[in-house]
This record gives sequence, structure tokens and C-alpha cells, in this order.
Amino acid sequence: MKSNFYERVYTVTAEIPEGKVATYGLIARWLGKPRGARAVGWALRDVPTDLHIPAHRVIYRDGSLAASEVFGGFGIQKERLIAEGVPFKDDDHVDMKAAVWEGPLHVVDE
DNA sequence: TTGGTGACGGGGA
DNA sequence: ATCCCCGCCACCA
Repeated sequence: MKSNFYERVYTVTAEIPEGKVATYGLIARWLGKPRGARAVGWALRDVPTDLHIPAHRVIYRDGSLAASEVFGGFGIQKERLIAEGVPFKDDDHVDMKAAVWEGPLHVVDE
């Protein structure tokens, strides 16, 4: 059993399929921590780049993206999402209704 | 152990 | 939509 919250966040995030996105709160919920959204954001902030975790697919509940500086530059996250086919509602909001991932079909142990 | 911190989220004005 | 405030959580000095 891995009590390591970070690892569990990475595991679920790694499962987000191309063209789909998830939110911090959703991931927290799948991990059994409905109120742990901030902790998820914290975990994603420290993702080792060599793990190839698609952290850019995790966005805000309202479809907006992370601070422009976070992914190495203005618009980087948006470009990557568009390249994967993620539908946008407008210039800076993902079309959540169509792009949110349903979530892992299996239970994520604690 | 305590306290500060932040890639959050929800509710109210 | 925007701003503000507050509760939550894991981390790290």
C-alpha cells in the first residue's frame, strides 16, 4: 500500500487519455479525498519531468488552464491540449462537457 | 508539533 | 463573469 499521495496522483493522471482532461478536484475525488484538490495541484507541481506524466491535461473546474508560466511559457499548455484534440469552448476555456474524462473505471486504493 | 503555503473549489455579493 | 473569503490537504522547515 502506498501511503504516498503524490504517487497516487501521478498514477491517475497518467491514465488520462489523449484528447481528454480532468480537474484537480475530480482527481482528488477519485483518490478518496473529495477536499484534496489543492493537494493534487501541489503534487502536480512537483511531477518529475522524466516520468512523462500528462499533467497539462489537469485543469480547473471551469475549464480554464493553469497560470501561463507553469508550463514553460505563455500558451504552452493550450497548444499541447489543442494538439491532442481537446475541444475548446473559447480562447481560454476547454469545452468541459465534451472533454472531461469519465475517470478510472477501477477503484484507486488508498 | 506548529505554522505557512499553494497548478483548488464552492458559495455569496 | 469577477472578486472575495473560507475550508481542505499534503509538504516542508
